[in-house]
Amino acid sequence: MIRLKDIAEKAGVSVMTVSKALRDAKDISVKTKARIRQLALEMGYVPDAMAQSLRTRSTRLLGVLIASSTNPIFSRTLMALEEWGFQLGYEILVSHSLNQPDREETCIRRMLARRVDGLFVAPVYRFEQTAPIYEELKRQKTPVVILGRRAPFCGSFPSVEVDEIAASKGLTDHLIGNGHRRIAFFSGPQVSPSAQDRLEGYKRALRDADIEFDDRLVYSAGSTIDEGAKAAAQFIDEGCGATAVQCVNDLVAVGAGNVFLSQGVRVPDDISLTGFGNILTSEHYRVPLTTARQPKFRMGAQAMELMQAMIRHEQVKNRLLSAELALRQSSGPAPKKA
Amino acid sequence: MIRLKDIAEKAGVSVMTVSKALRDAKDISVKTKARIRQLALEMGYVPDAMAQSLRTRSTRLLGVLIASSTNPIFSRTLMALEEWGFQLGYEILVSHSLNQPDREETCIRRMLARRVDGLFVAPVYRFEQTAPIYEELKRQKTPVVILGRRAPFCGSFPSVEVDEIAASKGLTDHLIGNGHRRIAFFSGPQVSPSAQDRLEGYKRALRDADIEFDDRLVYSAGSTIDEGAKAAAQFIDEGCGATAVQCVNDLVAVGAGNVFLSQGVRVPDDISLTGFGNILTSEHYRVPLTTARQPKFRMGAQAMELMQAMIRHEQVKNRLLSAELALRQSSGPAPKKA
DNA sequence: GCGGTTAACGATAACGGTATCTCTCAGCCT
DNA sequence: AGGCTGAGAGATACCGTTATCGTTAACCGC
Repeated sequence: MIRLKDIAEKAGVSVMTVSKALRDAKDISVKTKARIRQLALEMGYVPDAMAQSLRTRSTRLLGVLIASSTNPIFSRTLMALEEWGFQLGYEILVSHSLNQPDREETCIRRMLARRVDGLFVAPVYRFEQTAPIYEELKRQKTPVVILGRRAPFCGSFPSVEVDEIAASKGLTDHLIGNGHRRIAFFSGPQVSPSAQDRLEGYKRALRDADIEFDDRLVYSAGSTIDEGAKAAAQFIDEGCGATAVQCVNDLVAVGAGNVFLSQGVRVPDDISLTGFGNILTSEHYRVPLTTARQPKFRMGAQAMELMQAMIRHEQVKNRLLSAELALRQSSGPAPKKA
Repeated sequence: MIRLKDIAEKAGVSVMTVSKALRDAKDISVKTKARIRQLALEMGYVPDAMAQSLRTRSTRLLGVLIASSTNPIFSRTLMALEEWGFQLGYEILVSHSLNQPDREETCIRRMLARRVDGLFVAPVYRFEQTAPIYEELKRQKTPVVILGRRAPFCGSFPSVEVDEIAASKGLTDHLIGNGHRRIAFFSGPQVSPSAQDRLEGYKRALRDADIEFDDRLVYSAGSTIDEGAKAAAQFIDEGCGATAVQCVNDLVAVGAGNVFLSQGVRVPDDISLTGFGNILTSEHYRVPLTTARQPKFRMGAQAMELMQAMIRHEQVKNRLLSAELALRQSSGPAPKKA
């Protein structure tokens, strides 16, 4: 591997001169710069980013910590972050927390050891009001941007969130507008503020429409296809008389839809079904799914903007993005009473 | 940020002693080690990975260069790589080539500047027999593992490939076994060896079944939903009499399926349809899609195995994984002749 | 009491760059 | 001629670690 020293020797100048020439410093003559650059090119010099970082105390490295890159929501956001980072000359270090708190902690610690210039975190949600690793992060000066909903333990960091209460309420409004009065909700993990927001949006829509909230219509699903399927089985079993099912996310809706269709429950003729997130699958699902679009790419862009501002030590404000609805065939008018 | 020096001062020992104590060197007494470790913990010492790398000439950083993390195939592989890397104490630097050769080059160069310990590359395919950046990589000693099909320009690197000829032939065999004789093929980019393999598998199956290959049945699609839709429109327009359509990948099949269904062409009653890759969407597509499973997770695991061997300077052999078929409802018996 | 071991720790110099200050002259003014 | 100026290059130290070798003192056997 070629070092500055090698170029310096060959050019008969000092290392410092080479360093400055390659970085286009203004106290090096145009002629010398040209000569040295030519030489560096010929010798195939590649500067050592590690050494540069060590001295300049800036790594141009950004950490991204997400639950899983197979989750379509995260993969879009990761893509956006990498894209903007690339433009700005940053590189991206990814880690997967797999939604495990201790793994998250390990990952964060490793990134701090790498001296990343900033850290994007999609937090692993916990019920606790505080989390030691986040306290530690706060003591550090490393800029942190929370991707998604903040929870108490990470409330003091800036974040980019989606107004999921509004979006979820929009979906419920849509169902109510279609004449549905008994609407079931397949809810997500208690621990996820985002899942709770979606439930909250649903409740608010009911309230606005003077429909009494009935907690027997709330089925605890989770966040996967399998969990959605289980909830649907229970739903059919109980025969609660709902004409619509609003799911906490698209995967749950897909799982539920599969069970409905296989049991001869027609969607949307017998049951209207909605998801949340608008993953690729929902558009092309057996019955294209009504859902809310997560502005994933915009989220990444906004997060990067926040990060840049933080790196420049500017004051930053949280961003709240709105999600629009994607009305598709899985939702329709409520069936006439039998 | 706490440095070794700070701990050394507080403990009244030399920096070297602290360094060795924390790394559990054998020429430091147990008592001293305990004392220093305790102190380091209290002070919240986090070693500087940059400085360590600089000195030890090992970064424990692995680069992953893929076209896009939103592509489900890549996101699974990335996940597998990160998972194994995590276990082995490596961190992952991701970049997106977006299938653009010059972007790929920039990304590779940046990773080399970071002195990654190894590089996983899903190449951007080109028709050229050589590519300067790959020549450069070869001159370097940095271990490189090719993810997926090798092309001439990257033929000298070890790789993990899927036997797509066999898998594709399997799909065609399946269609032939169902009585289809005129089978169309929606083909992918000429430049992609992998797409060409899939076409080749199709051809071989025809040959084995003594069906003459008819290039009027090969429609140039591409690799996206939109391109699949366009090909399907043309296919219907031409009325070539095929009873099955084998697509180069799942997205193309989804696009084609959408057009078929919207034009009243029933799947599989009128036309059998197959994809390739088994992305999440295909299982839950309007008509669940017959396809070939890409062993994405295994691919990541195998790639990491290769990488480890290369880092240890062992001789490595390419890995060839087989893909199994996922037979679903989009394919069925050929319709009786009208 | 002396050479020889060995356990425990330290001094020094890297690793490959860059920040910062200093030095050297040519060119110009007075 | 002497002094000043500034362009262009170099000297030095440092970023935070670790490789390598050296030092010290205790202990051992004879």
